[in-house]
Amino acid sequence: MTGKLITILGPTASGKTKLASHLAARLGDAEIISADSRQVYRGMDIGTGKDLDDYKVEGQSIPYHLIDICPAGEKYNLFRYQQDFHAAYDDILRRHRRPILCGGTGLYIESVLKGYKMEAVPENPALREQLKDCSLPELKEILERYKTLHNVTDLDTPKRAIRAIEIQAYYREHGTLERDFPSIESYIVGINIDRELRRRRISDRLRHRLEQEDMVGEVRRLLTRVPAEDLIYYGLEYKYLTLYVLGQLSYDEMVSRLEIAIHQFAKRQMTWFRGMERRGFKIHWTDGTLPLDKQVESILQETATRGVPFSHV
RNA sequence: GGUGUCAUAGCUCAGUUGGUAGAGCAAAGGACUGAAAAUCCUUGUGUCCCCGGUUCGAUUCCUGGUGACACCA
Repeated sequence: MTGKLITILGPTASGKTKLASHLAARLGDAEIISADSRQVYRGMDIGTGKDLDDYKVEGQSIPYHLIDICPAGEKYNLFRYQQDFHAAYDDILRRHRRPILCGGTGLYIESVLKGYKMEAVPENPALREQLKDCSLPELKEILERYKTLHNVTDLDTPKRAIRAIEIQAYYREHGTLERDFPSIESYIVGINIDRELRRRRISDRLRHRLEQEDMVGEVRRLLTRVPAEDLIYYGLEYKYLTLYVLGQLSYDEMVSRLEIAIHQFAKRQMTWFRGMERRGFKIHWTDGTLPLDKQVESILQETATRGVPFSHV
């Protein structure tokens, strides 16, 4: 079953959710599938910008998926996202409603649009035992020899390297894949925002989260049940606020370093989106400073003339 | 007011025993298939504060100026 969907992407603080839910409200029968690697966690709200009020448009509640689907501290990943996305996507189509994919995690978006081949690879205790004393460089070398299916990026810990080898070993052993998601045709809208404006929005939003929304309190609460190390790995807000709460950074240092880190993150997001274009995806950029209904209107027009609107199977 | 120290990349600073200069951070570009808000790679020309002097040659030495800081009145 290959349907068509609208995808909305953009860097952080570009107003993706608002645009998606206004579009959904106009369509009347649409549901949003989030593509955000951090909003999947329950209890991580302020730091991830999980503004659930954005899903309400003029009294209408837009259904959303893949937000708050697992506890903070758990390891969510690309493989799970693919599974979860398809469950939500199929479910929406089955109910004859229209899916809108919306988020800023480029890898997640690309993986489902392209239908990355990924299988449920079980743990391999024998292999793990065999590799457990290898150093990271050794593991990288082993992985290099295995590498067949796709590139493996810089692995920073032995644990990740072992898992990567485990996956490659599995693929080698089992040959062709039993499970394969289809690629999905999508009309992709990118929210374009001038770099300076984006930076200003990020800075203002950060200040607001700290001063008005008690983001520090949220991190303190999370620290009572999630190890600091794990929170730090979530990056950005959770990393820097944890370091601050632990006393490893002064408040001012935390704010300035976090602000820089978020700006760099937004830049990396844009790099990914440009990369997608280079890889053959057509992204229809919309001016993020225009009024929402204007943007919605032009998306509707564009998709209508292109015959895109969601031909369901 | 006097004396001293400093003045070099967007920021913090290093350096040139006189031959026009380089680190960290920032910034920009890029990569990315099982933690992706992660992880990693590439990119450094700037009136070396200003005027003058010495010198073949001054950002480097000297006079003066301006500014910052410190101490003394």
